Amino acid sequence: MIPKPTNSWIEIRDAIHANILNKTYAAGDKLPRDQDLAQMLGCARSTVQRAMQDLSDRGLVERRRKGGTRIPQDPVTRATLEIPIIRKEVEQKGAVHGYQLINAEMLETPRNIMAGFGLPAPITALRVQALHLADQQPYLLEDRWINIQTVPGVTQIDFARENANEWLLRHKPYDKCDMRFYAIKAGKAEADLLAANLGDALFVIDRTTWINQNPITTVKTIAAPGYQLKTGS
Amino acid sequence: MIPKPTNSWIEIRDAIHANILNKTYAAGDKLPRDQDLAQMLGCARSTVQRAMQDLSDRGLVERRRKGGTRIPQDPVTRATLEIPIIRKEVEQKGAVHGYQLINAEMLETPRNIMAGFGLPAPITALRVQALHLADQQPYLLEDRWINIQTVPGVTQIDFARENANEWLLRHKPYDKCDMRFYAIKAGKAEADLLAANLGDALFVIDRTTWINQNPITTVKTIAAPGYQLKTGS
DNA sequence: TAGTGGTCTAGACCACCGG
DNA sequence: CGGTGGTCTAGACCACTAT
Repeated sequence: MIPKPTNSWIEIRDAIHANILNKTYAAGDKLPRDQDLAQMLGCARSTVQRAMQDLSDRGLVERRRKGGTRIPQDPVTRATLEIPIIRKEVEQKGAVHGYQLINAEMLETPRNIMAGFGLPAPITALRVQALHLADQQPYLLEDRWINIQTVPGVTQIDFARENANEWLLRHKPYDKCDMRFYAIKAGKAEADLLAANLGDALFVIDRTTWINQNPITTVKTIAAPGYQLKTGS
Repeated sequence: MIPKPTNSWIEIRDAIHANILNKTYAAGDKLPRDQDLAQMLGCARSTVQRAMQDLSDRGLVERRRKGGTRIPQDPVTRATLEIPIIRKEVEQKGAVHGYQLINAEMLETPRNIMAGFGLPAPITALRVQALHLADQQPYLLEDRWINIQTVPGVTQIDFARENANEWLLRHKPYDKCDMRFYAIKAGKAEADLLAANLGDALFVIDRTTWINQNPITTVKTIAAPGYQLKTGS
């Protein structure tokens, strides 16, 4: 009688992972079929499948029907970023969140916004500029364009009182989100609003969200000097 | 809801997702038990489980034993970044990758590197500084510290010929990786090496990798002006 | 076309945790 | 304690794709 070890998919995953780390399975190698691995490890095939799903999600193995499971030649580092509501981010640092509306008006979308939205011609959209504070200090500058065709009710909202970041996330869920990260030099406007010096290097996040292929909003968030974005794992 | 003819977990997931998007299930709401959902949708419980696993991974629902499945009050945006080998990144842009070693020497770790490695006292480590090129133009500046206790063989490598980024990823797999992203002003050294102007805003990625709790390497990569990091989804 | 991973099912038991 | 999600199993069929 074979002693039955506890076979959780995590143990199976770690066993396979260990064999990758110690080069038993090296880059380019093909692993045994799931069925054979299951027999070797004394578990069901679906347990191997569950373990492989995790390894595959992390980019540690590549799986193909008929092609089998292989160790990729060039490992890709995958990092998951969790970007909370700005108020929560501030509060998590133990600070008090504040919010100031700078400007809100209807405007024709300039070319770069049209491009982000994937529009062929300009439309009239709601532009909302606002400042987020942490303990009274400038924290994040938000320059947002909202598509009033996708979010018709938005024109009734008083963004002097309601935080646009939060209102949209709560009332307008999205099913697609593009993000990009880069650095800019602080111009006069950013320097004034963020209490930074002219020419300071600022961290920027551009984000565009969509629902059913329709653009909802595109926002450029410029962080005050010293801001760092970190991975959760 | 009438039982559907084909029940893939993706359809089940999308059905539930649709109910979240159209507010049938709103923030704070509790969803039916998996078993009930399975009966309502005419599939097995494990199919609902698979769908929920995906929704949970994306942060669209929160699941707790006994507590049931709920829609989180404050949605968190999750983004997955895929960071390939630098050479591949350059080649994917259709450019030719180049590499130049700037400096490699054994040094005592300064305080900030000790902190990144979680070391109480300084150690002697290998510092490698190198420049990556795209079509002969400066692309990325790499300032790396390698723990020679974790990677003993590394002292034999000629990093004038071997690219440190690639050599480590190929020969020293890791099981933990911390990353942070921020912006800096180009000093004289960075400006010279990256063909940037003094004071330009530069995008920086700090990365530290570990194996079995032992630090392998910590690297600061400074990108040339104009660099943007984008999400895959 | 045949081999391999992906999925679905039904049932059972376990682990966590709210009441 | 009991209810709920998490997992494991065994078997079947499907979908993709390498050969």
